[in-house]
Amino acid sequence: MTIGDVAEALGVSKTTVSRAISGKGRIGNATRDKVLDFINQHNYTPSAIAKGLAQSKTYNIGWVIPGDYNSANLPFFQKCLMGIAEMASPMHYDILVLMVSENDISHLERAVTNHKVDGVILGRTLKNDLAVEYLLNTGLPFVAIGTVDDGRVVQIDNDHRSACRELVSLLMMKGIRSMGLIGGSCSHTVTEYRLSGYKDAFAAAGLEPEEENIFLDAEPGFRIDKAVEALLARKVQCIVCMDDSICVNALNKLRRDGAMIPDDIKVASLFNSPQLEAASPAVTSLNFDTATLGREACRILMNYIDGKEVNKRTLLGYDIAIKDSTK
Amino acid sequence: MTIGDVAEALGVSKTTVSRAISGKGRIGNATRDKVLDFINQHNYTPSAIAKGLAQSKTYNIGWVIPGDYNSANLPFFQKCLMGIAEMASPMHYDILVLMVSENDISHLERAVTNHKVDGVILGRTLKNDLAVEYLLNTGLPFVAIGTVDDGRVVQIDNDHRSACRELVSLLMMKGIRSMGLIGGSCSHTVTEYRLSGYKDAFAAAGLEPEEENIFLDAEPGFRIDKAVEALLARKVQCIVCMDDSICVNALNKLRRDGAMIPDDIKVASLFNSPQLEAASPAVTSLNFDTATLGREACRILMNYIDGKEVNKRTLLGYDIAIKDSTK
DNA sequence: CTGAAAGCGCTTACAG
DNA sequence: CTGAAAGCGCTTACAG
Repeated sequence: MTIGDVAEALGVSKTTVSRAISGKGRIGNATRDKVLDFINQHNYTPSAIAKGLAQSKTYNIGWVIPGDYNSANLPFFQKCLMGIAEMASPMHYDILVLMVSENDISHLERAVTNHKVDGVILGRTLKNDLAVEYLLNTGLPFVAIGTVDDGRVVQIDNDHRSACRELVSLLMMKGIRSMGLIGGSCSHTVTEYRLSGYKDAFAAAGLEPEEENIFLDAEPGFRIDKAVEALLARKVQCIVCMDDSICVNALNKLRRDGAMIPDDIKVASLFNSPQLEAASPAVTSLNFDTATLGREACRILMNYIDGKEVNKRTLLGYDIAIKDSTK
Repeated sequence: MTIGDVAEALGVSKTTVSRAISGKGRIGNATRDKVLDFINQHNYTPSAIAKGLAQSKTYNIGWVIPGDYNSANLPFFQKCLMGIAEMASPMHYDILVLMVSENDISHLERAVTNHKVDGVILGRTLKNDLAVEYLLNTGLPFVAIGTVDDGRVVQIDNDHRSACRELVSLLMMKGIRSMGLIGGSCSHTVTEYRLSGYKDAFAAAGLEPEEENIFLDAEPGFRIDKAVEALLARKVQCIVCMDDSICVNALNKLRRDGAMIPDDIKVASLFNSPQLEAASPAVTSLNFDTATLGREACRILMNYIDGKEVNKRTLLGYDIAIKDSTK
């Protein structure tokens, strides 16, 4: 059934039917109700695609995430997506998943050039981000989840730097001085901000972090194991992991090596996850409300698409959950 | 730039440009090359949405997953999605994520009635599945990942029943007789098949499983903890968990209770995940190739959409990884 | 308050 | 081998 069928059945014009549905333009109450009743009874729903063509809109937003299994599988992206969906659905937007890698954004490019999305949300940001660069060129509305050192990009992030500084400072107040840090890829901007926060805390205490205690680009598996071994050998009092995935990895390794937490060594994570809470002992970590992050990112994008003025930069909070792993 | 601009610039008709791009219809080689060269140089890309309207197609497929965080976050869905994307991309299809719950499929309904998808892949199947019922009524092509007791639905699944039977039989050959089983929601069809496999193994050994050792509908957290406690009290030799999420939960609980694996009690999982492999000790589990499952589901859907004949039922294999947790 | 008509950017019989 | 024209199912100035 098309809008034409409805118009014909009711003896009105397509224009009128369109107005009744969209609520735009002047239309008599009686006429509107007649149309609305009819389409409800015959449960007619307009074709989003035809509507899209007429309005040059798609009612889709692109959700860009890393396409490698280790990253895509992070709870972070799932939870973020749920927040986005929660915001997008009532606005009648759907979500197109676009998987990219650090050096291949063809999937994103195709969706954009084929006019399949009205806007894009970037799930994370990189140091030299092809996606950011590309989207900036197209002029398509997009918001980056993460921090980008470019005033032109609309971005939203949790305040990772302050959060890390605060957690590390807290650990220091417990008397911890030698603190290992295991972090992810240096090409991710968040890695940089977390590292800065860690250093900020040392600076605030008038101390200098030891470079030998810092392990970055620590991929899951072998490299994390090596980092843990090294830190164990250096007899650090605590290991701080940049995210939950690294932390789970480190916990497994510590367990295999027979290190007892928190007696032999303490552990903390700069990102939360249900798993870390359920671990035994539960792991001290920074907590971020990822669903809200997604929701807000989406809200901003919707406004952006609608041509409203949006804040270039939004910074969301955090809190710290002290658990037994740092007792 | 539109197809009209290209036509004008080249002094040919829109028809000709369309044919050069689509490869359909007769067209001279010289003309085709001229058009193709031009659009490459000016990197013109046709609007998928206009194309869609003309062809009554969207080049989108719907990917239906549970919308609650615990389920959506399962590595299974992520990996499946990666397989789907791998197959869909080269066919120029994009993926629309549709989150539903057991009693609310409105998101799916909207995408379908608004004509935003050409077909749908169901990420899992339930006992009385609203989505299956709904899609059957619409007549839209869809394939269910999972097992549905309805000859009309195109479905694909791993052979969970045989796999479970084989793993349990293997454990029995190691002399294990008292075997706990902790499983997920009874509304999921896979729970039923796994249970059947477990019972098959007992039957094959001429034994009867003890009902007191079977805990179903064990949600993460409290209920799994309770099940583990009960099984510990019953002094079973082994706990079999229906999936990786349950297993991680159970491992945490066992650890908290000071039970040593495999000496005090053995543990096995009916679904694999990297975490279970990295655990210490590594956990014996059934291994399924989830990416292939997604890829094949997508391949079938593409054929279905194209009007080709497709198998109603596809059954994929599995293998068994014996690790230290059952030594 | 309502409608005829043009337009969104493609595809595809049909005719030549 | 190529093109004019109708059509996909909507929206939206413009006119009344």
